[in-house]
Amino acid sequence: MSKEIRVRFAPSPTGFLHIGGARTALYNWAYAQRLGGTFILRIEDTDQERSTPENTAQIVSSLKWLGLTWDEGPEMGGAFGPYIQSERAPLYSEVLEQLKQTQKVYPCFCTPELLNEKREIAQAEKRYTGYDRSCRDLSEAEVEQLTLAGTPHVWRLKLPLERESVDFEDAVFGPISVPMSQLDDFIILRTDGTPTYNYVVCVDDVLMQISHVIRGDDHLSNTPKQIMVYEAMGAPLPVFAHLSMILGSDGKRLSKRHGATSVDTYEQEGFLSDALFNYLALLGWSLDGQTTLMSRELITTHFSLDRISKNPAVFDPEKLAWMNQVYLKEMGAAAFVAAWEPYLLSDGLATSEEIANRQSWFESVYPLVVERIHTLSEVNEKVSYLLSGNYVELDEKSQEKCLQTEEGGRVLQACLSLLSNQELSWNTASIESALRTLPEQLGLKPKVVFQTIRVAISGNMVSLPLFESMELIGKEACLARIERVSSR
RNA sequence: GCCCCGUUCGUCUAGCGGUUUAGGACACCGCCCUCUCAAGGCGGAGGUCACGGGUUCGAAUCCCGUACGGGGUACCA
Repeated sequence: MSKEIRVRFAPSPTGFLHIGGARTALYNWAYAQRLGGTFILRIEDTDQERSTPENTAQIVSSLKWLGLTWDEGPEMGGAFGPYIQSERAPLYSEVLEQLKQTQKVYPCFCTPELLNEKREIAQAEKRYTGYDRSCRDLSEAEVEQLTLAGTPHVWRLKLPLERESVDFEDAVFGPISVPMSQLDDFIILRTDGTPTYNYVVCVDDVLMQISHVIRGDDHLSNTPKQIMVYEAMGAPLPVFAHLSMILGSDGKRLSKRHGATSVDTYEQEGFLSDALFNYLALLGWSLDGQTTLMSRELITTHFSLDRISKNPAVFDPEKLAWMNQVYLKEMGAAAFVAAWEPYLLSDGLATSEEIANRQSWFESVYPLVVERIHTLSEVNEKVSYLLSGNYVELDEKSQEKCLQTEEGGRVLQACLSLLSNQELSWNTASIESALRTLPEQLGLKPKVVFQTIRVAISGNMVSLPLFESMELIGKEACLARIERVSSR
């Protein structure tokens, strides 16, 4: 009988969804998909200072954009709610009561000042700096007296002293062993009555019956402590799988100075969900060491914890950009125009109505531009000259080099008379065959001829393919553009 | 300080003792194509598998140590 697979992603809503968090969520999601398990979203908002509902909404929206949908979570609910930590306080107290009854915890009346003092001494003497358990053996009478006197106190977990070490098998890192001498009776309830992280995360995972804890490796070192909580609760251990960090190009933790770190920024910059998904899946996991382009389908049918890498991975924006272009080239014209539309609107290059009315025109831009861009946000600057009517802004350097020359003038004149021909049907093939006669006619190299026309049409020495551009711009506008520059 | 973890081309990785002259992808270089830029095709360079010891007939692969990096060691999460 295989146990039910239940995994969770538990972000703190202290900011947008980070690339690292997205990958953690993705691995959890993929694992659940693969095994037909349940994926749970839990919001860890116990840090009331920095947590905001706006951030939660933002994280939710980024997860959805990436296609990482959950089966249980805030709003939608589920059988193990609530799914927002700040609403779970009664559960933490309930579990604590049980731990008190089973004598797994004890109150500690040491002041923070005293604790600090002891720690400093231990440090100076190079001894273990953990709590010395001085309150562990207080008699019932002493406890009662201190409590009645209203002495502030915390609650600590009573670790089994007879034990030698805490051992567990991490699904990614393999066997991990930490000597018991390195663990202390850590605090699970603060003086102010709030529970600590290492305690609540366990309570949540136990009560939500999480079978696999897949999370960042910054939690690896705390896992032994958490195992102590599981054991105190008499709960079975989940499988732990820790994921190493994602780093910036300098080998330091990925941060703002490495560029965009939040999923929502990538969305805005015009990365495709499928591309980011593919890239993130590959950042620390591999199918076979050969395959780099993988559909969600492929990933979810093959994802496994044992192929996750232990090494921290450097995030490479260039590879992501390459991958995004691959996906752009695969998406097709109609999907492209739909994805491009928001950018057209925000730059005021077109209205929704124009796009709808000239759908096929916009779609025919797709094959021209797609192999020259890596993100959707780069499209407009490449195509704006196609949408500027009779006028085109001229790049100074291009103008100087291609238009303000003796050859340039001749090319433009010849071109103008050729294109003015009423017989010429205005399409790429006809325009091309007509203009192809020019180099020989003028005794100039093709490159010189076409670069001149290109600058007249597009305003720049670099543009989308010339003849296709001319067809899309239209005869009238093209003639107007050439006339304008040749009459200078 | 102490504890835990990691270390294969610049980067992501394959590799689980012999099939490896260490494979693939991005980036890089060259050639072809070509109206520019791209895209594409073909080819190339790039790794003494962090270092030092072992174990073994044989090690990137197993063991020990060192160095470097990361994490933990909080009444942070």
